[in-house]
Amino acid sequence: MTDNYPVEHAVAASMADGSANTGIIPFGTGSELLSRDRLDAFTHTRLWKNPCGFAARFNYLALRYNQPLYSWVEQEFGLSRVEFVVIYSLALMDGVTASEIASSTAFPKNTLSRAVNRLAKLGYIGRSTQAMDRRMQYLSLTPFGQAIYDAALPRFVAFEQEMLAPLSLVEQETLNALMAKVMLAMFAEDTKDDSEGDHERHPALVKHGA
Amino acid sequence: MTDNYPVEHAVAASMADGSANTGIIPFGTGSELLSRDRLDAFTHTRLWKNPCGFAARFNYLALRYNQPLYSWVEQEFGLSRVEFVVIYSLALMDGVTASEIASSTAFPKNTLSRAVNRLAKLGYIGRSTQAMDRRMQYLSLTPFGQAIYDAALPRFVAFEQEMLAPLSLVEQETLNALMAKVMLAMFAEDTKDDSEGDHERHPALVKHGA
DNA sequence: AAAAATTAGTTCCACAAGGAATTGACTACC
DNA sequence: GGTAGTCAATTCCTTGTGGAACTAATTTTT
Repeated sequence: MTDNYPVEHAVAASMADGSANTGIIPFGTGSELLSRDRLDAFTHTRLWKNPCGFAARFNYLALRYNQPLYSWVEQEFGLSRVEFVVIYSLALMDGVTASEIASSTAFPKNTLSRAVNRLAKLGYIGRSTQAMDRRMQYLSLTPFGQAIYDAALPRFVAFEQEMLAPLSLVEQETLNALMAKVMLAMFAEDTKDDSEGDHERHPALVKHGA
Repeated sequence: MTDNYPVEHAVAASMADGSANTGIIPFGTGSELLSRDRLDAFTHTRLWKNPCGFAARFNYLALRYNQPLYSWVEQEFGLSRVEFVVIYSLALMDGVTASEIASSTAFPKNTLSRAVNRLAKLGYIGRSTQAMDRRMQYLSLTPFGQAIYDAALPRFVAFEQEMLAPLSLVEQETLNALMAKVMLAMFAEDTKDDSEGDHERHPALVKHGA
């Protein structure tokens, strides 16, 4: 299924000699490879001939999903990615605080502080502190903020569906279930690690690394 | 399977009234929700009660994979993410050029230029131009660069396997196949769009957005 | 064959990101 | 019940990012 790509194999074969150290590259002797082909060949190698191919692939998926959507948000609403993430988060769960969004999404909290300030100044969100703990401020969407979410959401949903369209509904469910299985194991790992936690970074992150 | 999470439901239920506009949040009346529970509840909502849940989930996976690994690379080798991506790319396919990496990975080309310059200065990569087209410089790993890759790769592979460990081999294959199906459709879309291309951004990107 | 357009890489510059220290509010300890 | 430790949010400041303009090499157009 992934082998309908003769160009890349030719390239790989043509580089199987010791050209790496000499700096002499066996390209260009003939111009049989256009630059577009070279690019495709490299992308193909990155995604399919990669010892961490799985990681490369879902990175690629995430990139291909986010990049167009967030650049559209930027143009359409003048909001940065973090800023829109705040709006989106509040639409999902009203009353969440800045540091909760920070911890959950791994944006640094000062970045979030700026985003929250700007959104509040623009009138898209409101803050409210409560007597019980006056440190944290519960955020909520104003009607203006809600309107932005309402205007943006359809495109996000449509794009996701467009991406998943090549899969049948059963396949989509399978994909979701498998990803869920991976993620639930991650969560289990997280809570297990808490008993011996040392680091002081994002609670939702790190854990495995260093 | 995803419903063993009573806290989140309680939260959602307690916010089903019109508190968004008033700014009054129904928390804090009792302290039954610890902040950790709130965070987990929000993360849970983000991932499972999200109209773009699939996107949210693979974004989360990508984040959870990249963040620890690249911060380890930073500490261990003093290389930024882009810089390591260059090394990794050359290990995968020697002789690739800076702009090919840029197009394929969606890093801006000036960022890549800087990364390449630094790596060359550090002696990790070599450049070579060819008479045929003296604009582009073919990059290749030096033994030092290769050594870094060799030192880093096992951790990347191990971490990927650790992540996939909760799945059986068959499940891993299924997951890969489904993701492959999605991505191949993307590629097909890309080449199809070329016949009417207008935009001038990364050729491997955009397309769907704006 | 000269002029216009395209492409690889670099440089410039304004701005945003994020680490680290700070303030204000709360909690735990002894 | 006072002091040390923690936590949410902000501010400071350095660095890196990435858009845009630029140079040099090559291709295409007419």
